[in-house]
Amino acid sequence: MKESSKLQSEENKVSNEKNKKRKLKTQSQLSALETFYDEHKYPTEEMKVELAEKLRLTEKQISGWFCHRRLKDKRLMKDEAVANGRQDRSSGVIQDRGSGLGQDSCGSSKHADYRYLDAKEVESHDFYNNEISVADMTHRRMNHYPENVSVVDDTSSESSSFLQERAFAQGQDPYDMEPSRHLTPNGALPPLNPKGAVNLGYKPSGYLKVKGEIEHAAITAVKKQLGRHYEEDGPLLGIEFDLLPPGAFECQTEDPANEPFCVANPPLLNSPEISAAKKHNLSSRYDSHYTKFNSQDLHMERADFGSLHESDFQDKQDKKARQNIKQRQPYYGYTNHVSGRNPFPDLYEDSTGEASGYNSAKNHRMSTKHGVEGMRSDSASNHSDHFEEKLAVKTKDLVLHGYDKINPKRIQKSGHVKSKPSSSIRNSRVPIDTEERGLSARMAKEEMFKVDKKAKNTYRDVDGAGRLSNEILVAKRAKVDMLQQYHVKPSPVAEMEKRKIHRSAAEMPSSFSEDETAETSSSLDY
DNA sequence: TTGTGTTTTATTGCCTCC
DNA sequence: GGAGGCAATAAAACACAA
Repeated sequence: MKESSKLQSEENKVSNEKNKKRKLKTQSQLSALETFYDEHKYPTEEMKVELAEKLRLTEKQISGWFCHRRLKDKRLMKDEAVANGRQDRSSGVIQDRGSGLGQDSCGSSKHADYRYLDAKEVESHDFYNNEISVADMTHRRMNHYPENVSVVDDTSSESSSFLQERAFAQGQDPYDMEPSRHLTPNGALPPLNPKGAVNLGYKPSGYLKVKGEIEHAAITAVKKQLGRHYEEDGPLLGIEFDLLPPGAFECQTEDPANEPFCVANPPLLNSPEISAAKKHNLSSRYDSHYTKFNSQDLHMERADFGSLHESDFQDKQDKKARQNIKQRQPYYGYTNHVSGRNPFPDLYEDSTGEASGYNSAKNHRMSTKHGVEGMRSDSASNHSDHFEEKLAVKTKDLVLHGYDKINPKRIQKSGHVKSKPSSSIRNSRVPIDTEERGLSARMAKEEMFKVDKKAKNTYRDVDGAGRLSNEILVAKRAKVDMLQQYHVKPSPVAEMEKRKIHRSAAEMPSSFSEDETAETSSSLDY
């Protein structure tokens, strides 16, 4: 009897232990973690401790969470890369452009090469393979960072929008830089980063090699036609052409349904490089996304955002949205946090925050698992400036001051983190204009180039490596400003670019359109 | 309501770097 | 050898369709 009761209590104990076994993190914790993760992909021990304290978790949990989070990122991007790889084979467009660096994981299984870059750079490598990521991230950034950049990006942290940063840095390569590199006088490919041993002399192999030779010929032909106009500091391509009436290129067809690309048209897609190169992919990928989210869900979200966590309406909509998202979720999920929204929603509000954050378990899932919501909120978040401002302040205080402020010391201590090639790579590459290439706004480009240069000069080596990220920061800020500008005022330049394409298609036999054709036809060949 | 699939969390072992 | 990270695995929590 005694034995049995003892046993029972032990069982209860065990069951209690079992109940404890796996505890879901609260919405607020997740938000904070996500935000922090966005800023510090590899937090130092102190950061972990602090975060653990703030979130009332154990350091172990924090470490584990970050570890899993990274794995998740990796996995998602891998999946995405695989998916895109398939698309590339069918569309035959992008891959070789990105192949300058990214082919390994896709073409051959030279995993070892990653090691030379950095084990942690695998993700960024994935970006190379992941052509959608570049534009996607760009678009995401444009859509979701405008208000938040000043906050989230204001951190001179290790990763400061780690993925985005690299994504953009890399984004330039597949679409613009590589062709330019083709034009390098001596024919050698300049290193993309100082570390760049891996990159140096890299050459596509197999499918990409053959394909690259064909397509690069076409691309190079176009480049040659464009001549210096295509160069970084060259004049605007578009200035050659007469301006068309406003809206002339807003949509080629009256029927948006038949022109998903146009409907879905994110600002960046005005970029000829990308639009030409990615049309297939983007149209297939974005149309569903943008047609669904930019229109209907966007409105929904606007409505939702103000009342973050209540209303049956939202609940229903969330469910609906969740279903819509489901197929896309794997990719977007990991950047939900990127929005830079309040990292510690309840931590610094009050306990109700937790309640509100966790108000609905559904919402919890919604906002974490299907991060799209949050992101899209940001894309439409001009309507919630106050809210964003409040969050910004808090985020700034916590993420920036709470951690980054102490970073130099800590980073110093955790040399491991600092010494990561990812930093050097990023630092070395970011200053080169990155996403502005995607913008194809030459005017903006020039301006931003100046800003970047200035930023470089101003912030370089102020404080060692820890401060290098400031360089990124400033450059990013400048870029973001431009992005904002670009985003808000869509597009005289973009239209010019578009016109350029169309005009090219009409007037020049070997032009972007031909390039496209070449790509398309080449895609048929493989 | 239940079965199934997905996501998240926790654990463990291995590897690399210092 | 220790620390940190990655990958594999198991299990809990959750979502969703039948």
